[in-house]
Amino acid sequence: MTTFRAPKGTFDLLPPDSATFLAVREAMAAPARAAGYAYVETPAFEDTALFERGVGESTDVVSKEMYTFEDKGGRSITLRPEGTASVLRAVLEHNLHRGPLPVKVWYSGSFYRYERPQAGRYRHFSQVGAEAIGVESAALDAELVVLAVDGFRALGLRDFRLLLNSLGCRECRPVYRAALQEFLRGLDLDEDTRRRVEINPLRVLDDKRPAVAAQLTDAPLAADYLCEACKTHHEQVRDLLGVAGVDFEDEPRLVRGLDYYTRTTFELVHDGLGSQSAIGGGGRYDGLSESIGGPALPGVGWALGVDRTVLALRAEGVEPPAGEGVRVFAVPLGAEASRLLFSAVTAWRRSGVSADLAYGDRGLKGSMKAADRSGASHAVVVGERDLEAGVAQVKDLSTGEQTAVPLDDLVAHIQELFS
RNA sequence: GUGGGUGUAGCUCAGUUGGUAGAGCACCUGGUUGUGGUCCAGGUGGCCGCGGGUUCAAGUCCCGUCACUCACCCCA
Repeated sequence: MTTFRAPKGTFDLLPPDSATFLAVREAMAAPARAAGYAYVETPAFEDTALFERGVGESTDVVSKEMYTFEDKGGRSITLRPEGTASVLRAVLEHNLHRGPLPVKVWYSGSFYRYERPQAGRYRHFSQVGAEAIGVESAALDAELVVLAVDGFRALGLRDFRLLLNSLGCRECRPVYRAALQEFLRGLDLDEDTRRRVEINPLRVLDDKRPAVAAQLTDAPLAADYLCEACKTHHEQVRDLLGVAGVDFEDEPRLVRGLDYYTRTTFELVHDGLGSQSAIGGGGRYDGLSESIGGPALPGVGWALGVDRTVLALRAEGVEPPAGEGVRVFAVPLGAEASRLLFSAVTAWRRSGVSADLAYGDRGLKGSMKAADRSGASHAVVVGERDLEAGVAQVKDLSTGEQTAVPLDDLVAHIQELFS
């Protein structure tokens, strides 16, 4: 115990759970990698204005959840609350969009939002994301959704649902927005919500408070206002998901909290997580490039929550991948044996056989206990008597069988055992 | 930012009507002078979240505060 603790809303990732975390992150990225998405990494902080303009000033993320500070050069800096704006900024900055399109990239890292902590919601959290930029094809929307679903399936996750909606484009969205606003102004709402009706009416649709939700049953829906182009695009996405064998639920009230979404929006929700049920989400953002000062450039992408996925796996009782452990455990008795086994352990490690050894003067009994707990299948014991006889004792820890192996053959003997 | 719940050993938790702390697990040591898992014995480890108040006496009662946690809001 020290006087310091991890800051509010953060957590330490410790063994053995940390092994699950690594495996989950890997499994979520694997389908995208296999689909031609290349790795990108962007800074953990950006110019504050990038998020204000990209994510949108009316969003909760920007208006109250950002870690913003001034650096020593007087610049306003913000710890990234999401990944898409950064990735698109990097693509534009380095002109990747002038190369072959679409630009398909994936990323993985930490994100930061100042929120009240809750089950599955942290101030520091981890996401894996993927983006396809530069082509306005429904096949990309569908491809990304399939990749996300496949990642979760590969982990053994079952109790999740895919919610799908289309929010329209710059042509049809304003018409819908006006109609929705008109409707919402006639409702009995609290002051905060009335303000939201004026600046971000779509968000109100998402309100889960019973008093509000009850009044929304007859609200106009985006689907009824889509222009022909959006309607066609949405139908194509739905069709391709069917082709790929991915089930989805049409959710006409699905609205996401980031302003840049157009057309396709989706969310992957898990029912065993409590209130913070989204394990992934994303959509198309055809206007984002222009809003951060770039050319007209379509894009679509998603982000999956690593921490929440770990929780979801636990909720389903899916056996998490076990920690690696080590295959051989060396037990030296005395200084000379320590020298000898240090050398042997190094050789095994260099040849790809994972190995650990007993440190300090623990005594044989304690060292064997450590060998047992290491998960190794074999222990190698060398003491005074063995040195005199020129052998090492190689013990199979599952059977208890022990054989003497000449010291000259020890390194090779173990290497062959695990080749 | 708003509300509810909970703070006692590394972990999970007991602690009677107030009398200044316990169990199980884990860890270390020994039983076995050179052999793990099972068993047995012993041991390390607590400002009872923190501060104040009531009292001869507070883990226990009162007030405050902080932390954790769940929910609202929002999202991964």
